[in-house]
Amino acid sequence: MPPTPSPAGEPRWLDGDEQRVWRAYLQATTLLDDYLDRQLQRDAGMPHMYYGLLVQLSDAPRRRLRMTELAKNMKITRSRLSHAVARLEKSGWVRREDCPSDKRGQLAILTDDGYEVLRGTAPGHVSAVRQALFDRLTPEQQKSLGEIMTIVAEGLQPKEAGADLPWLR
Amino acid sequence: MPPTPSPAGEPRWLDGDEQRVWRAYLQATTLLDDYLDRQLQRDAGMPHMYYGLLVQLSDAPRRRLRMTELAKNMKITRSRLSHAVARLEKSGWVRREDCPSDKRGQLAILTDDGYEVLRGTAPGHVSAVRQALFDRLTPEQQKSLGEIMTIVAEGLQPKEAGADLPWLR
DNA sequence: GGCCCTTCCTTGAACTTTGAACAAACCATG
DNA sequence: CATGGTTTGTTCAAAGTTCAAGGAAGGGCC
Repeated sequence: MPPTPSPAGEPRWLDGDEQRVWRAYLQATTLLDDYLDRQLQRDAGMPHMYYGLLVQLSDAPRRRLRMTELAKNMKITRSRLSHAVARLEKSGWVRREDCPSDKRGQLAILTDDGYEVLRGTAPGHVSAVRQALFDRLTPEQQKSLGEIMTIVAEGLQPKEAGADLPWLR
Repeated sequence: MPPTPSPAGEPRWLDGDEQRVWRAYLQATTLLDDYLDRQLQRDAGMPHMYYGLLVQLSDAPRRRLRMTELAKNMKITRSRLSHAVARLEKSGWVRREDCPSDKRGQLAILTDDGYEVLRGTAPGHVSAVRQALFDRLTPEQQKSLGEIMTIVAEGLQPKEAGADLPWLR
Protein backbone atom coordinates (compact mmCIF):
# COMPACT_ATOMS: atom_id res chain seq x y z
CA MET A 1 0.00 0.00 0.00
CA PRO A 2 2.93 2.35 0.45
CA PRO A 3 3.81 5.17 -1.87
CA THR A 4 0.96 7.60 -2.18
CA PRO A 5 0.42 11.10 -0.81
CA SER A 6 -2.24 11.64 1.82
CA PRO A 7 -4.20 14.38 3.54
CA ALA A 8 -1.89 14.90 6.52
CA GLY A 9 1.39 14.64 4.60
CA GLU A 10 3.12 11.36 3.92
CA PRO A 11 2.25 8.91 6.69
CA ARG A 12 5.05 7.02 8.36
CA TRP A 13 4.57 3.57 6.87
CA LEU A 14 5.86 0.50 8.62
CA ASP A 15 9.33 -0.38 7.44
CA GLY A 16 10.27 -3.94 6.55
CA ASP A 17 11.16 -4.97 10.06
CA GLU A 18 8.08 -3.43 11.53
CA GLN A 19 5.91 -5.12 8.98
CA ARG A 20 7.42 -8.47 9.82
CA VAL A 21 6.82 -7.91 13.50
CA TRP A 22 3.26 -6.82 12.94
CA ARG A 23 2.41 -9.74 10.70
CA ALA A 24 3.96 -12.17 13.14
CA TYR A 25 1.94 -10.59 15.90
CA LEU A 26 -1.29 -10.87 13.97
CA GLN A 27 -0.66 -14.43 12.95
CA ALA A 28 0.47 -15.59 16.36
CA THR A 29 -2.44 -14.01 18.17
CA THR A 30 -5.07 -15.34 15.82
CA LEU A 31 -3.54 -18.80 15.83
CA LEU A 32 -3.24 -18.89 19.59
CA ASP A 33 -6.71 -17.56 20.12
CA ASP A 34 -8.23 -20.09 17.78
CA TYR A 35 -6.19 -22.84 19.32
CA LEU A 36 -7.35 -22.11 22.85
CA ASP A 37 -10.90 -21.54 21.73
CA ARG A 38 -11.01 -24.94 20.14
CA GLN A 39 -9.30 -26.56 23.10
CA LEU A 40 -11.81 -25.16 25.55
CA GLN A 41 -14.79 -25.65 23.33
CA ARG A 42 -13.86 -29.29 23.08
CA ASP A 43 -12.92 -29.89 26.73
CA ALA A 44 -15.13 -27.45 28.58
CA GLY A 45 -17.92 -26.66 26.16
CA MET A 46 -17.30 -22.95 26.16
CA PRO A 47 -15.19 -20.35 24.39
CA HIS A 48 -12.02 -19.01 25.91
CA MET A 49 -13.60 -15.76 27.03
CA TYR A 50 -16.28 -17.56 29.00
CA TYR A 51 -13.66 -19.69 30.66
CA GLY A 52 -11.87 -16.50 31.65
CA LEU A 53 -15.03 -15.26 33.28
CA LEU A 54 -15.24 -18.36 35.44
CA VAL A 55 -11.59 -17.95 36.39
CA GLN A 56 -12.18 -14.39 37.47
CA LEU A 57 -15.11 -15.41 39.58
CA SER A 58 -13.22 -18.28 41.15
CA ASP A 59 -10.49 -15.88 42.22
CA ALA A 60 -12.87 -13.35 43.71
CA PRO A 61 -13.87 -13.27 47.37
CA ARG A 62 -16.96 -15.42 47.87
CA ARG A 63 -16.67 -16.30 44.19
CA ARG A 64 -18.80 -13.37 43.18
CA LEU A 65 -18.31 -10.09 41.35
CA ARG A 66 -20.38 -7.17 40.27
CA MET A 67 -21.09 -7.26 36.55
CA THR A 68 -19.20 -4.06 35.91
CA GLU A 69 -16.21 -5.25 37.92
CA LEU A 70 -16.11 -8.43 35.95
CA ALA A 71 -16.42 -6.58 32.68
CA LYS A 72 -13.53 -4.31 33.63
CA ASN A 73 -11.32 -7.20 34.64
CA MET A 74 -11.94 -8.92 31.36
CA LYS A 75 -11.76 -5.75 29.26
CA ILE A 76 -15.09 -6.41 27.63
CA THR A 77 -18.26 -4.39 27.33
CA ARG A 78 -21.12 -4.78 29.74
CA SER A 79 -23.31 -5.79 26.86
CA ARG A 80 -21.06 -8.63 25.93
CA LEU A 81 -20.86 -9.70 29.54
CA SER A 82 -24.63 -9.68 29.89
CA HIS A 83 -24.96 -12.12 27.04
CA ALA A 84 -22.12 -14.26 28.27
CA VAL A 85 -23.45 -14.53 31.79
CA ALA A 86 -26.88 -15.33 30.45
CA ARG A 87 -25.37 -18.22 28.58
CA LEU A 88 -23.27 -19.40 31.52
CA GLU A 89 -26.34 -19.20 33.70
CA LYS A 90 -28.22 -21.39 31.27
CA SER A 91 -25.38 -23.88 31.52
CA GLY A 92 -25.64 -23.76 35.29
CA TRP A 93 -22.11 -22.53 35.91
CA VAL A 94 -22.98 -19.06 37.09
CA ARG A 95 -25.99 -17.62 38.81
CA ARG A 96 -27.04 -14.05 39.41
CA GLU A 97 -28.03 -12.35 42.60
CA ASP A 98 -29.15 -8.83 43.35
CA CYS A 99 -26.51 -6.61 44.82
CA PRO A 100 -27.57 -5.75 48.37
CA SER A 101 -25.85 -2.36 48.47
CA ASP A 102 -26.93 -1.07 45.09
CA LYS A 103 -30.30 -1.96 43.71
CA ARG A 104 -29.10 -1.47 40.15
CA GLY A 105 -26.36 -3.98 40.64
CA GLN A 106 -26.16 -7.63 39.83
CA LEU A 107 -23.68 -10.11 41.18
CA ALA A 108 -22.41 -12.91 39.03
CA ILE A 109 -21.67 -15.90 41.21
CA LEU A 110 -19.76 -19.04 40.34
CA THR A 111 -21.87 -22.09 41.14
CA ASP A 112 -20.50 -25.33 42.49
CA ASP A 113 -21.04 -26.87 39.09
CA GLY A 114 -19.08 -24.04 37.57
CA TYR A 115 -16.30 -24.56 40.02
CA GLU A 116 -16.17 -28.25 39.19
CA VAL A 117 -16.00 -27.58 35.48
CA LEU A 118 -13.12 -25.25 36.13
CA ARG A 119 -11.32 -27.74 38.33
CA GLY A 120 -11.78 -30.43 35.76
CA THR A 121 -10.62 -28.45 32.77
CA ALA A 122 -8.01 -26.12 34.22
CA PRO A 123 -5.15 -28.63 34.00
CA GLY A 124 -5.75 -29.27 30.34
CA HIS A 125 -6.03 -25.61 29.64
CA VAL A 126 -2.87 -24.71 31.49
CA SER A 127 -0.93 -27.29 29.62
CA ALA A 128 -2.29 -26.02 26.34
CA VAL A 129 -1.07 -22.56 27.23
CA ARG A 130 2.31 -23.90 28.28
CA GLN A 131 2.70 -25.99 25.22
CA ALA A 132 1.74 -23.20 22.86
CA LEU A 133 3.51 -20.36 24.60
CA PHE A 134 5.68 -20.72 27.68
CA ASP A 135 7.45 -23.92 26.76
CA ARG A 136 8.67 -22.33 23.55
CA LEU A 137 10.14 -19.22 25.11
CA THR A 138 13.31 -18.63 27.08
CA PRO A 139 12.95 -17.06 30.52
CA GLU A 140 14.23 -13.80 29.04
CA GLN A 141 11.63 -13.91 26.33
CA GLN A 142 8.90 -14.58 28.85
CA LYS A 143 10.01 -11.60 30.87
CA SER A 144 10.21 -9.45 27.80
CA LEU A 145 6.78 -10.54 26.65
CA GLY A 146 5.36 -9.60 30.01
CA GLU A 147 6.88 -6.15 29.88
CA ILE A 148 5.75 -5.51 26.34
CA MET A 149 2.22 -6.64 26.93
CA THR A 150 1.97 -4.63 30.10
CA ILE A 151 3.03 -1.51 28.25
CA VAL A 152 0.57 -2.10 25.45
CA ALA A 153 -2.28 -2.85 27.80
CA GLU A 154 -1.62 0.24 29.86
CA GLY A 155 -1.45 2.37 26.77
CA LEU A 156 -4.91 1.27 25.73
CA GLN A 157 -6.71 1.45 29.05
CA PRO A 158 -9.23 4.25 29.08
CA LYS A 159 -7.31 6.00 31.83
CA GLU A 160 -9.21 6.12 35.11
CA ALA A 161 -10.36 9.70 35.18
CA GLY A 162 -8.48 11.29 38.01
CA ALA A 163 -7.64 7.98 39.61
CA ASP A 164 -4.35 9.42 40.72
CA LEU A 165 -5.45 13.02 40.84
CA PRO A 166 -8.71 12.72 42.73
CA TRP A 167 -8.59 16.34 43.85
CA LEU A 168 -8.93 17.44 40.25
CA ARG A 169 -12.17 15.71 39.59
CA MET B 1 -7.73 -22.74 40.80
CA PRO B 2 -4.41 -24.17 41.98
CA PRO B 3 -4.03 -26.90 44.55
CA THR B 4 -6.01 -29.97 43.62
CA PRO B 5 -4.91 -33.38 42.38
CA SER B 6 -5.79 -34.35 38.86
CA PRO B 7 -6.01 -37.38 36.59
CA ALA B 8 -2.53 -37.14 35.14
CA GLY B 9 -0.76 -36.21 38.38
CA GLU B 10 -0.38 -32.65 39.60
CA PRO B 11 -0.39 -30.33 36.60
CA ARG B 12 2.29 -27.69 36.38
CA TRP B 13 0.34 -24.56 37.23
CA LEU B 14 1.53 -21.19 36.12
CA ASP B 15 3.69 -19.55 38.76
CA GLY B 16 3.19 -15.93 39.79
CA ASP B 17 5.39 -14.50 37.07
CA GLU B 18 3.86 -16.65 34.39
CA GLN B 19 0.38 -15.69 35.47
CA ARG B 20 1.25 -12.03 35.25
CA VAL B 21 2.66 -12.50 31.78
CA TRP B 22 -0.35 -14.46 30.65
CA ARG B 23 -2.85 -11.96 32.00
CA ALA B 24 -0.95 -9.09 30.46
CA TYR B 25 -0.95 -10.95 27.17
CA LEU B 26 -4.68 -11.57 27.29
CA GLN B 27 -5.49 -8.04 28.26
CA ALA B 28 -3.17 -6.42 25.75
CA THR B 29 -4.37 -8.54 22.87
CA THR B 30 -8.04 -8.05 23.58
CA LEU B 31 -7.58 -4.32 24.08
CA LEU B 32 -5.54 -3.93 20.94
CA ASP B 33 -7.88 -6.03 18.89
CA ASP B 34 -10.90 -4.11 20.04
CA TYR B 35 -9.11 -0.85 19.51
CA LEU B 36 -8.21 -1.61 15.92
CA ASP B 37 -11.59 -3.11 15.22
CA ARG B 38 -13.27 0.05 16.35
CA GLN B 39 -10.81 2.22 14.49
CA LEU B 40 -11.41 0.42 11.23
CA GLN B 41 -15.10 0.01 11.71
CA ARG B 42 -15.32 3.75 12.15
CA ASP B 43 -12.95 4.80 9.38
CA ALA B 44 -13.31 2.02 6.85
CA GLY B 45 -16.63 0.41 7.67
CA MET B 46 -15.21 -3.03 8.20
CA PRO B 47 -13.64 -5.14 10.92
CA HIS B 48 -9.92 -5.57 11.22
CA MET B 49 -9.92 -9.03 9.69
CA TYR B 50 -11.66 -7.80 6.55
CA TYR B 51 -9.19 -5.00 6.21
CA GLY B 52 -6.44 -7.58 6.42
CA LEU B 53 -8.01 -9.45 3.54
CA LEU B 54 -7.92 -6.37 1.36
CA VAL B 55 -4.28 -5.80 2.29
CA GLN B 56 -3.39 -9.35 1.30
CA LEU B 57 -5.10 -8.92 -2.03
CA SER B 58 -3.46 -5.58 -2.67
CA ASP B 59 -0.05 -7.17 -2.15
CA ALA B 60 -0.73 -10.11 -4.44
CA PRO B 61 0.20 -10.17 -8.11
CA ARG B 62 -2.67 -8.81 -10.16
CA ARG B 63 -4.44 -8.13 -6.87
CA ARG B 64 -5.97 -11.57 -6.83
CA LEU B 65 -5.64 -14.73 -4.80
CA ARG B 66 -7.17 -18.14 -4.66
CA MET B 67 -9.56 -18.48 -1.77
CA THR B 68 -7.49 -21.16 -0.12
CA GLU B 69 -4.31 -19.13 -0.47
CA LEU B 70 -5.95 -16.16 1.10
CA ALA B 71 -7.33 -18.24 3.92
CA LYS B 72 -3.90 -19.68 4.61
CA ASN B 73 -2.25 -16.27 4.62
CA MET B 74 -4.77 -14.98 7.10
CA LYS B 75 -4.85 -18.11 9.22
CA ILE B 76 -8.59 -18.42 8.99
CA THR B 77 -10.89 -21.18 7.82
CA ARG B 78 -12.21 -21.30 4.30
CA SER B 79 -15.69 -21.10 5.70
CA ARG B 80 -14.97 -17.86 7.45
CA LEU B 81 -13.34 -16.54 4.34
CA SER B 82 -16.33 -17.45 2.22
CA HIS B 83 -18.62 -15.42 4.42
CA ALA B 84 -16.17 -12.55 4.60
CA VAL B 85 -15.64 -12.36 0.86
CA ALA B 86 -19.37 -12.51 0.34
CA ARG B 87 -19.69 -9.46 2.51
CA LEU B 88 -16.82 -7.62 0.87
CA GLU B 89 -18.33 -8.44 -2.49
CA LYS B 90 -21.61 -6.94 -1.40
CA SER B 91 -19.70 -3.82 -0.41
CA GLY B 92 -18.09 -3.76 -3.82
CA TRP B 93 -14.51 -4.00 -2.61
CA VAL B 94 -13.83 -7.50 -3.85
CA ARG B 95 -15.19 -9.55 -6.68
CA ARG B 96 -14.91 -13.21 -7.50
CA GLU B 97 -13.81 -14.86 -10.65
CA ASP B 98 -13.53 -18.50 -11.65
CA CYS B 99 -10.05 -19.89 -11.58
CA PRO B 100 -9.05 -20.70 -15.17
CA SER B 101 -6.72 -23.56 -14.30
CA ASP B 102 -8.90 -25.33 -11.74
CA LYS B 103 -12.63 -25.35 -12.14
CA ARG B 104 -13.14 -25.83 -8.42
CA GLY B 105 -11.24 -22.68 -7.67
CA GLN B 106 -12.35 -19.15 -7.06
CA LEU B 107 -10.25 -16.05 -7.23
CA ALA B 108 -10.89 -13.19 -4.88
CA ILE B 109 -9.98 -9.95 -6.63
CA LEU B 110 -9.56 -6.52 -5.15
CA THR B 111 -11.70 -4.05 -7.05
CA ASP B 112 -10.69 -0.48 -7.77
CA ASP B 113 -13.14 0.65 -5.14
CA GLY B 114 -11.52 -1.71 -2.71
CA TYR B 115 -8.14 -0.34 -3.57
CA GLU B 116 -9.34 3.19 -3.00
CA VAL B 117 -10.80 2.36 0.38
CA LEU B 118 -7.49 0.85 1.34
CA ARG B 119 -5.53 3.82 0.11
CA GLY B 120 -7.80 6.16 1.98
CA THR B 121 -7.74 4.35 5.28
CA ALA B 122 -4.28 2.84 5.41
CA PRO B 123 -2.58 5.94 6.80
CA GLY B 124 -5.00 6.19 9.70
CA HIS B 125 -4.69 2.52 10.39
CA VAL B 126 -0.92 2.55 10.34
CA SER B 127 -0.80 5.41 12.75
CA ALA B 128 -3.23 3.64 15.05
CA VAL B 129 -0.92 0.63 15.06
CA ARG B 130 2.07 2.82 15.67
CA GLN B 131 0.45 4.75 18.42
CA ALA B 132 -0.81 1.67 20.20
CA LEU B 133 2.20 -0.55 19.69
CA PHE B 134 5.41 0.53 18.01
CA ASP B 135 5.68 4.00 19.48
CA ARG B 136 5.58 2.55 22.97
CA LEU B 137 8.31 -0.01 22.50
CA THR B 138 12.07 0.31 22.34
CA PRO B 139 13.79 -1.08 19.25
CA GLU B 140 14.95 -4.02 21.37
CA GLN B 141 11.42 -4.72 22.49
CA GLN B 142 10.17 -4.57 18.93
CA LYS B 143 12.80 -7.05 17.89
CA SER B 144 12.01 -9.29 20.81
CA LEU B 145 8.29 -9.14 20.10
CA GLY B 146 8.93 -10.18 16.54
CA GLU B 147 11.00 -13.15 17.59
CA ILE B 148 8.50 -14.27 20.19
CA MET B 149 5.53 -13.99 17.90
CA THR B 150 7.33 -15.81 15.13
CA ILE B 151 8.09 -18.68 17.46
CA VAL B 152 4.52 -18.89 18.70
CA ALA B 153 3.06 -18.71 15.23
CA GLU B 154 5.36 -21.41 13.94
CA GLY B 155 4.53 -23.63 16.86
CA LEU B 156 0.84 -23.46 16.04
CA GLN B 157 0.96 -23.86 12.29
CA PRO B 158 -0.53 -27.14 11.24
CA LYS B 159 2.83 -28.28 9.91
CA GLU B 160 2.78 -28.81 6.16
CA ALA B 161 2.49 -32.57 5.96
CA GLY B 162 5.83 -33.75 4.66
CA ALA B 163 6.78 -30.32 3.42
CA ASP B 164 10.32 -31.04 4.43
CA LEU B 165 10.15 -34.80 4.26
CA PRO B 166 8.29 -35.28 0.99
CA TRP B 167 9.71 -38.75 0.49
CA LEU B 168 7.88 -40.00 3.57
CA ARG B 169 4.44 -39.17 2.38
C1' DG C 1 -13.80 -45.41 -18.28
C1' DG C 2 -15.12 -46.37 -13.40
C1' DC C 3 -13.91 -46.05 -8.62
C1' DC C 4 -12.51 -43.87 -4.56
C1' DC C 5 -10.37 -40.50 -2.06
C1' DT C 6 -9.12 -35.78 -1.63
C1' DT C 7 -9.38 -30.81 -2.26
C1' DC C 8 -12.09 -26.60 -3.07
C1' DC C 9 -15.52 -23.71 -1.80
C1' DT C 10 -20.22 -22.80 -0.19
C1' DT C 11 -24.22 -23.16 2.76
C1' DG C 12 -27.35 -23.03 6.79
C1' DA C 13 -28.09 -23.12 11.52
C1' DA C 14 -26.47 -22.14 15.97
C1' DC C 15 -23.88 -19.23 18.58
C1' DT C 16 -21.25 -14.96 19.83
C1' DT C 17 -20.30 -10.10 19.47
C1' DT C 18 -21.44 -5.28 18.54
C1' DG C 19 -23.67 -0.89 19.12
C1' DA C 20 -27.48 1.78 20.04
C1' DA C 21 -31.32 2.43 22.91
C1' DC C 22 -33.60 1.97 27.35
C1' DA C 23 -35.43 1.72 32.25
C1' DA C 24 -34.08 1.81 36.85
C1' DA C 25 -31.38 3.41 40.52
C1' DC C 26 -27.92 6.47 42.22
C1' DC C 27 -26.10 10.99 43.43
C1' DA C 28 -24.62 15.84 43.50
C1' DT C 29 -26.47 20.25 43.65
C1' DG C 30 -29.07 23.76 44.59
C1' DC D 1 -36.42 16.97 48.34
C1' DA D 2 -36.55 17.85 43.46
C1' DT D 3 -33.90 17.76 39.42
C1' DG D 4 -30.72 16.70 35.94
C1' DG D 5 -26.86 14.09 34.85
C1' DT D 6 -24.47 9.59 35.54
C1' DT D 7 -24.03 4.67 36.28
C1' DT D 8 -25.83 -0.04 35.92
C1' DG D 9 -27.32 -3.72 33.57
C1' DT D 10 -30.35 -5.50 29.88
C1' DT D 11 -32.37 -5.81 25.31
C1' DC D 12 -32.86 -5.84 20.33
C1' DA D 13 -31.27 -6.22 15.76
C1' DA D 14 -27.51 -6.55 12.72
C1' DA D 15 -23.12 -8.44 11.83
C1' DG D 16 -19.57 -11.90 12.33
C1' DT D 17 -17.91 -16.66 13.43
C1' DT D 18 -18.19 -21.66 13.93
C1' DC D 19 -19.20 -26.21 12.75
C1' DA D 20 -21.01 -29.90 10.21
C1' DA D 21 -22.71 -31.14 5.86
C1' DG D 22 -22.58 -31.27 0.95
C1' DG D 23 -21.84 -30.62 -4.27
C1' DA D 24 -18.45 -30.35 -7.68
C1' DA D 25 -13.92 -31.05 -9.66
C1' DG D 26 -9.27 -33.08 -9.50
C1' DG D 27 -6.31 -37.17 -9.51
C1' DG D 28 -4.52 -41.84 -8.76
C1' DC D 29 -5.32 -46.53 -9.88
C1' DC D 30 -7.24 -50.64 -11.84
